[in-house]
Amino acid sequence: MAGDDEKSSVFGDQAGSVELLWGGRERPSRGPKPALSLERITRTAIALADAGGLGAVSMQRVAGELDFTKMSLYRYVPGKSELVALMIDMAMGEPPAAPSPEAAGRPGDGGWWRVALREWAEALAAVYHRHPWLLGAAVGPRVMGPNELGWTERAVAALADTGLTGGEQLDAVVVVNGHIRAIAQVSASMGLDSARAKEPEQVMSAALNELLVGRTDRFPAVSAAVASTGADDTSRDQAWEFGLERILDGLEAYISRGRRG
Amino acid sequence: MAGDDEKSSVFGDQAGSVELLWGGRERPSRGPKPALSLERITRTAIALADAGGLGAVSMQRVAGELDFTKMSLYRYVPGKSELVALMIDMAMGEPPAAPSPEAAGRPGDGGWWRVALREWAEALAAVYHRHPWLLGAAVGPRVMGPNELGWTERAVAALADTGLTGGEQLDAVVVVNGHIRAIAQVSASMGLDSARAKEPEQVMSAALNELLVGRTDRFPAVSAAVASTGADDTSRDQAWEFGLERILDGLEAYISRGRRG
DNA sequence: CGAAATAGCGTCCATCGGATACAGTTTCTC
DNA sequence: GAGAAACTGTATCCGATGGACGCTATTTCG
Repeated sequence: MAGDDEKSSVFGDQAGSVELLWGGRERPSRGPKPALSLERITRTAIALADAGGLGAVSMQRVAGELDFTKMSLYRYVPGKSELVALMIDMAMGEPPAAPSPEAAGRPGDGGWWRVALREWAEALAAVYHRHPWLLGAAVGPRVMGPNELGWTERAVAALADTGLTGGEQLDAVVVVNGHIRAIAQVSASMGLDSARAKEPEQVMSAALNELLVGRTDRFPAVSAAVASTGADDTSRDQAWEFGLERILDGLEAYISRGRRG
Repeated sequence: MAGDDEKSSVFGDQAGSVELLWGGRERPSRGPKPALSLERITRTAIALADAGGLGAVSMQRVAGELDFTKMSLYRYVPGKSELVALMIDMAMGEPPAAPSPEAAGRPGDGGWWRVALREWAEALAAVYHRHPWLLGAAVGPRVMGPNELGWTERAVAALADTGLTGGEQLDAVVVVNGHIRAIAQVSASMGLDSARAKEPEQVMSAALNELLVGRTDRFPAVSAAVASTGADDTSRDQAWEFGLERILDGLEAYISRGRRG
């Protein structure tokens, strides 16, 4: 029968990733000592990805960077997808510590959970800013690593005492996470263009403007919106702040009204 | 000087995509008539991607599907990235028509913009459901195609009369779009696993459960949340509905309070 | 002291995106 | 009409990629 592993699992193709990410494989006793380590390989791959994107990560280059041959890496990693999974989890790193319970802020700020979730979101955005390739690496069917699950744990923990259902807590984390990724997506589109690292807002407007010139009749609403932003000063991270505030407002309203409706 | 094209542009590497997506290149008069067409090539590539993901799209396979050689495609498309750009825009398709102004719903539903934005979101989610590879294709620096900009136009138009700033309108669209993509991301992780297409919520819980077994002490909040959802019935698209409602609530509150705060 | 298990390497392969050069076809100009 | 010019499709070639396989050297256990 198919899938006759030790125990049946929902992780069909990704058993290797699960083992690498979660199983601390003990060193076998016999045989030569390994000269490399998963950690060193992964760290090198991350450095390559940070410098040149995910496309710059190949087995050859990683091995070359370590002064080893390509095939030697396969003694440590079953394949490239598993290496990418390790890269993702290592690049995520440890989630930030939860803020102290006294950091509840002024009444009307929404309580401790809102402060905690905002700090969490900012830290996660910083991770995406440090490793833009994470956006492209984390698509498709994946298995969560310990660090990634640790991030989720922190966010869910922030919402544990809000009265939200367990499912609602998870759903809320998905929303906030989605916003972080969406903004990081837009921001990442800019940095690679050139050295003139303008604000994301401005570059997006510039790109839109160039497309819209002579086509304002076809896209009147976007044209009007872009034209109006061109005038006043668009403060940094405006989209980030606006979206996060709207999401947190929506959550706060739902929480404070006792989850009805 | 660098970038000495006809006119300076913010689209450095993607001039080819811009021309293909936006410029209707007229057929040259001399020479044999092309046997293929951009439209046919793109449609074939989309079919391959729908069937086997973005990885199943190679020049060879697209050409083979059309009974042509690989290199003949390069008479129509400068490179693969441009083909992917065309695929994205064609797969997006035309945005849905805006709902009639009478569809404002009952007072308290938030007005016409909320209905329009919800319909827009549902249509966009359907697109991602039809073409899951869009999630992976639309990462990194990209140039918007006409259809994609058309979708944005519709969403911004829905918010045009809300009193929101132009920038706020664009930011709001980013938030909703981010949520759609986040949910599609989770949903896409499921379908490929096997034929047993459970609800996304359940599969996510199953995957989490398998990781959490024996580790509930390390991830107490997630464990508790998952355990509580395992009991009661998780209705379909719960995460989708929850997140969208929270976002729209947040927008509505901001709009109805006159954009203060 | 073998025997077993492991680590790194060399070789080979299919496939990928793409450059280049070339033969056949259509149309414009003289 | 007769080039010449422009264009289409193709054949060949290249470097790079992920990965399979087998070999040799090393370490440890019986």
